[in-house]
Amino acid sequence: MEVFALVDCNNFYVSCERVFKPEIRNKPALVLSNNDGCCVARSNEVKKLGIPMGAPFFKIKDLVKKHQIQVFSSNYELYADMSSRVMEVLFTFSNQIEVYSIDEAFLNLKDLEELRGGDYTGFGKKIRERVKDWVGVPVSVGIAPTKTLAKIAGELAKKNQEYGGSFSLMGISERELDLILKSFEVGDVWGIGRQYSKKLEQENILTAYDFKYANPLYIKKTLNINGLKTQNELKGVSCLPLEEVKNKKGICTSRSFGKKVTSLNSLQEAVSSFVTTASEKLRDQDSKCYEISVFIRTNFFSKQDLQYSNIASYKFLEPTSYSPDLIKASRKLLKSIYRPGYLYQKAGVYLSGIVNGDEIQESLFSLENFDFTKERKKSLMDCVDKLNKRFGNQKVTFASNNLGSKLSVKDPNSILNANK
DNA sequence: TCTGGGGTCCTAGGACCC
DNA sequence: TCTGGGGTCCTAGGACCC
Repeated sequence: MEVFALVDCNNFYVSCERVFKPEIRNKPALVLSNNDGCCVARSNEVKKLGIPMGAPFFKIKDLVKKHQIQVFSSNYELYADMSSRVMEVLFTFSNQIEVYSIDEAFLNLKDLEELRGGDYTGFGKKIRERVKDWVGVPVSVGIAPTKTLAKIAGELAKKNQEYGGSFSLMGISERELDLILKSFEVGDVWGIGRQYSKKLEQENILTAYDFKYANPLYIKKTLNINGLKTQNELKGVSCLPLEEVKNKKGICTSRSFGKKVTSLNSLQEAVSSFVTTASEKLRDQDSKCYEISVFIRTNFFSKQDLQYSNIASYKFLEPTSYSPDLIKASRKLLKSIYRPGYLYQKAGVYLSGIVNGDEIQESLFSLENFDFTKERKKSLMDCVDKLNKRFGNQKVTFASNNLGSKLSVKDPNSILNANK
């Protein structure tokens, strides 16, 4: 039988902020998205006030003032750094780890010597304590024979304080498990979202238990093959293996602008810098891409503005990760979709057709085969990446990127104060 | 005034091939 | 009058996740 642990950081972004600001450890706090648009992380106190995930900041300002909630702009460099520290601690428990997201990881515990005795809950507590001691971030641990059940165990560990942050479904009877599944809403099961829940409710499938015993043919028809896998996982049959190495198959970098943008020039600066960031991510995983897409759009939420959105793509003959080539392509694409007279609110780039750097089919017609261009491009990018890693993001960059003008505004507190 | 930014996978349908 | 039967590949769209 398989044994999976899900380790999930509690209120991750808020917890990261709290590590360095002890004075807010017991105070309500939240973290905002880019441009301070909406709320992306909430402390338990904030959750209790009924502020939902994703709430637009301007809608909750009154609550923020009333309850003196501490508000932070997001600091993704900090969160990424804290995340890798947490993952390092997890590697001290098992070397088979799937880093599922910035604040979550699955561990395979099947072959661990120290679990022969079967004290899974105790093991989960040990993980929790070590992460708390070494990094300072609180986590919940759920342990079960499938990943889907481990997610449920993790939820229970988080919600029931008396469990001490760790809960195991290993070795419990079918009846006990079913009792738990009956109290779990179907929409809270991993892999079942809003649209599917709606459909399932019409068939009177309301809980994880209902879903577990529903007609598999219906499930397959309505939710496709993945729904069937989820159902089997609830039955204790592991269908979703641990995926240790995950290279991205698409890389997207996009932003909303703090103020509306109208000129092609400003858009071009923004898009160039997105390409720079995206191609760094690409080189970081030693990949190249065959295709680049650029998209722009106006503000969907604005009723009075004229609406426009468009996307254009370009395919390379040979895959590349060379920033100047990608920037050049992006400029052409942007030009082809840009229309004057609109107030642009967001733009982005998407790199796809991603392949490993070492399994590349070379084009018969490539001029680069005849000289040293390839090596020179590679060493130039290596050098740029190294400098940026050492001295900070985009210290060395491309002239097309926006150097002086800033398109975004920061510091949510200034917005709050401006309202007083 | 002010509404995030990433990703994954599956399926249906059309184009095209012999 | 009668108009095949396989395939593959690509794309768009829709669901999901954090």
